[in-house]
Amino acid sequence: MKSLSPTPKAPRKQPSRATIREVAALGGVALGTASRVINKHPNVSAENMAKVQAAIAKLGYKPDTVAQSMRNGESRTVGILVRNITSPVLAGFVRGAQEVLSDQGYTLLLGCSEESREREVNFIMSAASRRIDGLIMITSAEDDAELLALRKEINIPTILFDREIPESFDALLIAHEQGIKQSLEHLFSLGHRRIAILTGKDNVYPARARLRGYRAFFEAQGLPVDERLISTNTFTSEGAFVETSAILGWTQPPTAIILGGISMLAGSLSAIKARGLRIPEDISLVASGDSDLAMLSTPPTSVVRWNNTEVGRTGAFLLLERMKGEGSLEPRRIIVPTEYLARGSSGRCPPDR
Amino acid sequence: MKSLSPTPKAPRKQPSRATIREVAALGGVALGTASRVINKHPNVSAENMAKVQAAIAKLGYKPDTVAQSMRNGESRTVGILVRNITSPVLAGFVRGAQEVLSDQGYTLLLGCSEESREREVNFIMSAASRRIDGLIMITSAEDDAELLALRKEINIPTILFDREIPESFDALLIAHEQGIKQSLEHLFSLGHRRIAILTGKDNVYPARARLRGYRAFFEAQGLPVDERLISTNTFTSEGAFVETSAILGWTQPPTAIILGGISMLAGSLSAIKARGLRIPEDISLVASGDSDLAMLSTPPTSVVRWNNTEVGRTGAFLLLERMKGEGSLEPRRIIVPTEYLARGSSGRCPPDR
DNA sequence: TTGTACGCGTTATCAA
DNA sequence: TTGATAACGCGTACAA
Repeated sequence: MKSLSPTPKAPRKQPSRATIREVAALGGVALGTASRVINKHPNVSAENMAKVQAAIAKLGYKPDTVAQSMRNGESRTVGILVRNITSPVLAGFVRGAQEVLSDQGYTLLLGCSEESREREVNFIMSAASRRIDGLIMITSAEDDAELLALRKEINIPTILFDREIPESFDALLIAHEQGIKQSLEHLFSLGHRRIAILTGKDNVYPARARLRGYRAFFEAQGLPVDERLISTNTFTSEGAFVETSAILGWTQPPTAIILGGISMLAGSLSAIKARGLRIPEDISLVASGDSDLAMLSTPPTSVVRWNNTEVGRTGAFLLLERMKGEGSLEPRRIIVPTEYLARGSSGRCPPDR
Repeated sequence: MKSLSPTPKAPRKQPSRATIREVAALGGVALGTASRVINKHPNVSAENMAKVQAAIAKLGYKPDTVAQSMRNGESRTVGILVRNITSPVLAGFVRGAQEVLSDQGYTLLLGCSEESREREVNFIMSAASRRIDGLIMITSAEDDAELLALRKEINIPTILFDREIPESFDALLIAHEQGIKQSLEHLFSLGHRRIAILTGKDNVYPARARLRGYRAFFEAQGLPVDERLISTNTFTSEGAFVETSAILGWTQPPTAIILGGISMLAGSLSAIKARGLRIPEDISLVASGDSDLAMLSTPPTSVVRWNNTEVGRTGAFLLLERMKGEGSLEPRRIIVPTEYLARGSSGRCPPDR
């Protein structure tokens, strides 16, 4: 009996969701009527409305987003491209954006560039071919011609986060310049004058803004800037370790360090620890972006901070406006203010230095 | 002259990507031929192949993933559902998964449940209606009937991360039971006997596994378990603050605390700090999951750890196999070993306690 | 080897 | 108010 093969090679596909056609058939109405009920068009008789709704309930019908995209050109999907989802700051940003966008019925397509242009380009292309309705991104560079050309080509509403590409995109920018000024004011008031700043390459806004703030502050004080105290090599934790180690090895090191990058604190703290120095007695420290580590380090680390999740939400709202075609056609530039929070890591400058 | 209106209400849509039809037309071949070239079917003459490729290059043609999904049923998209992208552990996991999946041409649809069942259900439904090819998820509960029914209904290859729903899904589990044993062995060797464990509700695997490990260890030692030392109220940082504060207020508090949740360290450290206690002199501490904070706290915090990014990669590979229909049909259960790393936060138990 | 035609699930248009 | 039908872009079976 075993060769009867009672299962005639069942296609073993998923039970294929119900289609609008089946709904119409079960409801005994035409396709178009079912569609009208689903999309809440006004001109449907109460009777047919009820029949269709019953059929929908019975079949568990859910519209197929893919087919809707096919028809409308929209996908109710938004791409979000970040450097590294592992950074609490970026994760908080994604979280905020996700929160408001999902409440509006959008789903997020996530891309992590890990600093790779290739990954960035790939993500944007595959997102575009999935017909995303909007894009939020933190590019690894602002001067990448290929990326810009690509963006022009796909022509999708886009919000830049902490990046500025003039005359081109809406941008949501953290007031890093202000943050640096706030940090410097406090450090100056504590007597510090030799203050190093560690940040990344100036082909992105955050580095530029911080440098601008740094130079402007010294200029306002009528003091020359010691260029050796400015490092624009890295935003990473590993980089911060290297840079901090190097600086601390100088014969006359700075008395304070400002970290101009959201992932740098761990590396810098490690370097200071490795050298056996005390904070703030031997060196004062200010970080960019608040974190558990900053709050709970010993001593707690002074920070320039802002609300990441809130920024993510704001970015999402900006994008929603753009997608609806609301608001001015001009690219907008929203600046998010920073708060400087003095904690134990910024102390009085030792008198002998 | 102003009423001439030279712009006749331009549709102002995106420049509408080139279609395969345009490629065929420009190449002077039929639609099918263009398709065959694109999909590398063998039977195409060299001449036509060249013509089509030229046309593709000239038009910058890229296949429309939505239309492909429509046709194939596949979307080359994978859903990933986590509780909170802000947790470094979960973010690391997402990062690893994203890395291998994007290398395989898949794009990630990200959902954050924030512990809300509604968000979970919404995400799974909208992802399904986007025809995701696979799903990786960390559900907020394992005993949620609605979620299970939904999963059955959509019937998509699924990998559970750190969750186990017997007879149902592939699961990738961290060996928390082992981790707790490793922690207890070390604490015992330091003389601790009154050891509290703080973890979440036991309707998810990590809590259950940790409790199992805890009880098994005491049983193996022939010691009774003091039930008061077991708390299964929360996985969160805020919760850890509350629980730790409560415990430390006891007349005879435990001499060590094991944190059974990846986000709990910050809250617990805050509570200990707020009480003015020293680690490890007054209380020893072991955390779950490594982090910058654990490494750089003072003293550094002992942890049970594992490689999040690697786990994410493994999950992605498991899913890829499932999506290809490879491997056994049985649900698989992969256990990822943990490592116990003793750092300064676990010290010798004071003799008078 | 190449070309044609169909259908995937929707929505919108048009005629009834 | 309702029903039939075209179209979105693609891949493929089938015919040539």
